[in-house]
Amino acid sequence: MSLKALSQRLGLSQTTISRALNGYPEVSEKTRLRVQEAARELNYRPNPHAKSLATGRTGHVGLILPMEQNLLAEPAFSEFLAGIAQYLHQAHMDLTILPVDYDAELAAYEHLAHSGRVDGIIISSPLLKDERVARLAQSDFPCVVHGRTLCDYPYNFYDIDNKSAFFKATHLLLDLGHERIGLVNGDERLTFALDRHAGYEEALKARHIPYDPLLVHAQSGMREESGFIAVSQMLMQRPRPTAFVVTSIIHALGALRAIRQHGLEPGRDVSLIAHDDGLPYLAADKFDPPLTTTHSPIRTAGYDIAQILHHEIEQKSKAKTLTQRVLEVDLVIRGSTRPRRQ
Amino acid sequence: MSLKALSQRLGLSQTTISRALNGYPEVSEKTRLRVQEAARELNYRPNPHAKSLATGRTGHVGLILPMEQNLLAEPAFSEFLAGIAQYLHQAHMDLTILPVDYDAELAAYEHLAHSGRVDGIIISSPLLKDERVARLAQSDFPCVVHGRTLCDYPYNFYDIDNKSAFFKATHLLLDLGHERIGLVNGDERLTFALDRHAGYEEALKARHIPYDPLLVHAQSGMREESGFIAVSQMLMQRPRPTAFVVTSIIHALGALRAIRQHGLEPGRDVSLIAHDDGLPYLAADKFDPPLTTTHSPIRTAGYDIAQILHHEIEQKSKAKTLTQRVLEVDLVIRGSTRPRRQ
DNA sequence: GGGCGTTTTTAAAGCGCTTTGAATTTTAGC
DNA sequence: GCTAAAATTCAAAGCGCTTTAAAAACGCCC
Repeated sequence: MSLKALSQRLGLSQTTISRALNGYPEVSEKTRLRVQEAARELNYRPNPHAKSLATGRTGHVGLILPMEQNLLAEPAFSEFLAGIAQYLHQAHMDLTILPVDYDAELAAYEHLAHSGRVDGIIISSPLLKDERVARLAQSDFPCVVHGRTLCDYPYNFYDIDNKSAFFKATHLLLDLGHERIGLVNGDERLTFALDRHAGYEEALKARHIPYDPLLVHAQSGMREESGFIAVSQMLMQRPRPTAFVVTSIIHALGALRAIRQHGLEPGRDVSLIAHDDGLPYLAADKFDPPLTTTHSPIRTAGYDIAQILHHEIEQKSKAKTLTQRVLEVDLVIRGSTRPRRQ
Repeated sequence: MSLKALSQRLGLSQTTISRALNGYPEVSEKTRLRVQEAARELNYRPNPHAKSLATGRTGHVGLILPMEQNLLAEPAFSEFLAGIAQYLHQAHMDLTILPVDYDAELAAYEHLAHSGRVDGIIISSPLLKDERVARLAQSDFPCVVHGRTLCDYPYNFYDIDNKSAFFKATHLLLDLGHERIGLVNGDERLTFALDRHAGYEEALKARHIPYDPLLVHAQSGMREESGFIAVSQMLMQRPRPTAFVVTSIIHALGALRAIRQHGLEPGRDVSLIAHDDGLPYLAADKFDPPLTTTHSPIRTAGYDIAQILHHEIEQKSKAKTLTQRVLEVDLVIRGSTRPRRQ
């Protein structure tokens, strides 16, 4: 059932049908109803390619997936995806995953934008100085970055305040009397990890506690085992660290395992704070002991970013807006943090 | 840079350019080279919508994502996705996530297929009697199901032998002398869970061990806490179960926590087998104790399914093939299973 | 060098929609 | 009842590609 067929059946021009269905005002209400009725009846669905060809719009949002990074293996990433999907669903759009080679020539990224496969792009996990982001974000193609880069040109981003989060976490531990505090961080080529590191370091500095590089492990890959190894190693030091800040709930699992394996009791002997992205299958409050966390549901981030991008797309032709949002992160205090035992 | 522009610049017809670029034989090698050269030079990229409109093909594969099911929150699902993306990447195709309402009218599903947004569809986590699958799979639209349904029409599917896997697991525990074996299963409205249940039950039957419904918990949602609760409850029974088979590595986390909280030592006092989808961030062999598992990397499933679908798409016009594959699952024996203590 | 079969190239007709600019009908004003 | 303005409707062009059917160029032979 094509427009043409429908128009013939109704004895109207294609123009009128098209307008009636797309809500243009220059169609009488009577005709519009008649057309809508018939369209439903005959199960007419406009061909999306024809539509795209004519309008240049696709109704698809693209998410760049650098294959080498294996982002989909990051548990938090699919929560992020879920948030995006959730928004797009209600906006009647689709999500297109664009697997690319991380170091494909820059032209490939630019082409991605202007190929018309998608109306807008979400960039996730940018590197510190991400030339790809630079190019894409500077072009006038709708584009939102999850996280930030170290670049100074204006671009749309959405990030949580990682620095402040880890500052707060470290600060809490210091308040509880801990002085040797281990940091189990993520891949420090990524901005979020650097920010967390900075927050940690700044909190120490504020209390004039010397920064000890031996107390910092930066792992790439969010694995239980990474947490286990990092914490195990640090627990072998003397004086022993009495508290840890770890970068994910998955790391926290490993951390707990390490702590127990050392014959220590988490909470009582060793305090622990984890960043919690809100993974539904690993609830921090259900841990034993319940975990103190810096908490920021990454699903919400996905949802919000999709929304921002959607607006950006709608605005495309109009005045260029700039959306830069940094979310404050909650510190949720539970049983895994206690005063240092003397 | 459009075909037209390119053709004018080269003094050739659009037809020739198109053919040269798409590898048709009716173009002299000399011309082809000249055209390819120019195309590269001028950075010509065919407009995908125009192409789709003309050919009816998109180079996109669709993955139906029933929103209510919240599949993306399942840790194994994103591994599955990763496998799909991996294959599609090297086949130069894109993955389009199609968020739908689970109980959208059937027409919506059919439309999805014939709308032309995608060349083929992957259906994941089908229900037992999934009318959607029935319709989609019966139509001649390229389509592969991950898992099976209880329907008797022919359709393409790819599944692991869940029944045999859980049969083996249970069998091993029986061999080790365990008789009261708990089963922590997934959502039994889904086929994979039913199959696992059947395997468990059959193994018991083969040994004439009576089936006790109190030893079976079927949870929807793959959560650490589900595993914890199920195992905790069962451990309160007397006589106490001495072994568990659980449906995921996430459940295993909860199971371990429950076992320890009961003052028991996993492996020594209580044996445990988990199904392992191969989540990279939770490696079964790194558990304490290392977990005995039924192991089948779900990423591979995604990869294979994408490949099957790809072939299906290529074959579309030709003879209809039917691909039905059921993968055998390995039983990997590690430290969490030991002979029952008297 | 004309004729014939190949090889190579081309013009033009779609694919199914949107949108411009013109034509038609309706309404309102006097 | 007539006219100008407003409200509707329409025909046709265009989006950028593929593909069919026809034309042109080429190579070979006698």
